[in-house]
Amino acid sequence: MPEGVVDKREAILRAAGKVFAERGYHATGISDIARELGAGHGTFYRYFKNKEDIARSVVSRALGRISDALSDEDPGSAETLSQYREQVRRIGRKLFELVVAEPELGRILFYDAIAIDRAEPDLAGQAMEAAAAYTAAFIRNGQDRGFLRRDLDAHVVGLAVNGMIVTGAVRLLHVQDPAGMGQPWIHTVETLMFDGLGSS
Amino acid sequence: MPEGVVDKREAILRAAGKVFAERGYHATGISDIARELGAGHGTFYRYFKNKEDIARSVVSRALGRISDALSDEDPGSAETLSQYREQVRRIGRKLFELVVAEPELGRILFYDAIAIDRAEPDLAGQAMEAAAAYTAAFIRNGQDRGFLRRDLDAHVVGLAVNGMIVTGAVRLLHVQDPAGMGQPWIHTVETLMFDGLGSS
Amino acid sequence: MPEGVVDKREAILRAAGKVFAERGYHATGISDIARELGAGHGTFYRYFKNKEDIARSVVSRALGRISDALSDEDPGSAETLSQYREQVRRIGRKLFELVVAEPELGRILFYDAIAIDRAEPDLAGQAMEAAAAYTAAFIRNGQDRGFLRRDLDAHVVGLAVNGMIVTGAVRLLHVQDPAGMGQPWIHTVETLMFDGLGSS
Amino acid sequence: MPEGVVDKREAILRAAGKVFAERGYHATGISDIARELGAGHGTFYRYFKNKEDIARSVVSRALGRISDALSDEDPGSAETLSQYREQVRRIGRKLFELVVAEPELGRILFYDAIAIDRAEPDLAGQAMEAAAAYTAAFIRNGQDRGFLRRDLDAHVVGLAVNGMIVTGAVRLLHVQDPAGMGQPWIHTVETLMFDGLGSS
DNA sequence: TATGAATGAGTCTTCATTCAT
DNA sequence: AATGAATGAAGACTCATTCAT
Repeated sequence: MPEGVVDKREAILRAAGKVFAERGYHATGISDIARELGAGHGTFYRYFKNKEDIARSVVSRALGRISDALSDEDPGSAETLSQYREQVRRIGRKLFELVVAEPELGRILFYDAIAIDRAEPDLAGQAMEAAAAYTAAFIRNGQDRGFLRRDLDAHVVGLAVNGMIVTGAVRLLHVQDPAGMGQPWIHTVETLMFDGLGSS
Repeated sequence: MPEGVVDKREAILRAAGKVFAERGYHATGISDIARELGAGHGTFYRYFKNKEDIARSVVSRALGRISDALSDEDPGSAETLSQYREQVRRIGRKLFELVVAEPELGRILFYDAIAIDRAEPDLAGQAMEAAAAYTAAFIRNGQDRGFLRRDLDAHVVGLAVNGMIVTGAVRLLHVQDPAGMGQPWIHTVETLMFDGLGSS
Repeated sequence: MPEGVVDKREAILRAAGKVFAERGYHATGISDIARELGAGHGTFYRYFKNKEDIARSVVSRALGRISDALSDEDPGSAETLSQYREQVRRIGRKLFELVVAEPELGRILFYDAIAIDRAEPDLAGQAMEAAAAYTAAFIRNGQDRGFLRRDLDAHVVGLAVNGMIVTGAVRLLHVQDPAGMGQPWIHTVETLMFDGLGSS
Repeated sequence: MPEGVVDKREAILRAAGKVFAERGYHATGISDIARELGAGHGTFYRYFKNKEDIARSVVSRALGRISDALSDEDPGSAETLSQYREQVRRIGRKLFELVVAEPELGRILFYDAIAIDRAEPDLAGQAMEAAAAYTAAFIRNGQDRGFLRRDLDAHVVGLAVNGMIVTGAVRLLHVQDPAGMGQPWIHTVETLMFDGLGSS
């Protein structure tokens, strides 16, 4: 694929992501994206099949951003409980910073991905599964190494933990002071994961 | 408000909820709801301002169903940690059974509520806040009575815990055997809340 | 079907026929028909599936007009050659008068019917076949009764004779003095059919 | 005009004719022709003004093919009725073989020529006139030489005869066994022209 | 009160044409 | 001369909403 084509596709996805995040998938017209990009709207159809194709590509791109941000984190690297705790904190901070820096990502993944046609393939559902599998790999590593309890299904734990994270990310999009939200939130998740709520 | 009017409103909301859950908010036409209800579509406009008004009412009604299911659970009733654990399990089972029995509720709250026009008031966000406040009340009760740790913000804990629950409910809508999902899921949430993942 | 619905369909077909005849199928926009009818263009889609559906219905209606004009002519009624000659003249005059009175019919059948989507069912081709079969029935009657030669395939004769008639009708749409064209044209077709071109 | 330019024009017309015949004028995109030709679609606009110009040129080229096929037939050559009969049969066979060999020609002339924008100059109508004038010249020759009846307008006869021929050619495009259609068809036209339908 | 025919604003999508390279 | 990326006018079609009955 020639360089120019990739650039144009990228530019379209960036513009589309911005507008989808602002107005939402259904409220966004092709012409809105065209205006944002400063191009004729016929141009989109040279790079994408239709509006839904653009939207799905925007979501995929956003998922890629998340995935890139965590590419350094190897699910099998932690050897002790405290190493894993540290890893959880680090991942939490990375995700947190990513969403604070680009709230668009959150809006695209948590709002628009769900609003795109409820047909297969279910982009949001698939992404949630993939994310759970990733998190589960960490849990399974801990179970294999003996520092995490074995009586829980790693995949279910993965889903539950991700559920907390996603909820935090969504909340981030609505609070007055997103940056100040990070510390308490990460601390809460970490405490729930490793200590539980019981006193002392 | 006369009795008949309430009945008709209810009937419309029931029909609309069914169709929204099946097809999604944007893919649903007023005429689809009319067909489901067996009434002319002009009728809706005697009871609701517009399509969005119907959708918001459907979501509110669904929230009411959840709230009703938990009306017996008093956030201030648990006096000990083990009483609260038992209460958490009970609430978990209730929610679980509700969504298994009426998957519509899940689809309306987790998919359609988000797809409704991204304008204020943000129905989904408000609902999440309300739910978090409710859960936080339980946490605060435990903190006040001394059986839950005090170093966490009760509201943040409420959000995190609800995040796990919502994720489970969403997953329920997609698995082959929803009924079999309950036990492991509730157990996982309970363990995370009270014991943490550490081994022994 | 209620009376009003039939009327509206009819009114749409009349308006559409007029505009199609004037501008041609492809050059005609739904909005042109709407303007002609004095109705909103959304209205069409309550009565017809799409633009092609309207056009096919317009053509069918035009075919019906032709067929109605000839409904009195029984292919089996002529008992002698001279009776058949008279019948041919009479049919010629009827068709001639119909197209002179409503040139729209000609334009719709000979231009628009062909321009509508080249997909099956091939409206124009089917109509030509049906017309040939009708004419062939007259020929066959003459062959059976012995006053027409038997060495020609009646269906082929039907097609050839209709070919002459259609060509005349098309020409009618373009000449300065359509009414004056009738006599020589009918005479020519009659002569070719019954006498041949040879002198004396 | 340089040689190369003529070649390229020819190549474009050949490709365009092929695609128009396959899909029809309106369903054919400039890019379809470009793909068929294996050239960029911007190229067309160096040789033709626009899509309609290409189409009109394609039709003219097709008319030229017909005209070439009959270039040997001199309207004034027949000196007797039987010579003219023989000439009619020969012309019939030539046209027949041409359309069987290149059905494209038929589709272009009988379908596409009509579908091109209904603006002046009316290509199809003009062609029909020219063809009628050509046929009429044969008739007039016979009338002048005394072997054809004089009470018919030669031009009208020309149109009528051509109408039969065109109808046969159109039919050729649709039948299962085009080659087998020739003999009966030519025989029918010949019989109608010279003998009439009357028995014995 | 209930209906559903009518409406037309709004939207996606196509494709002939242009023009910088 | 040849190309094909870019463009935007044009057009078909949908559907929430209105209102006369």
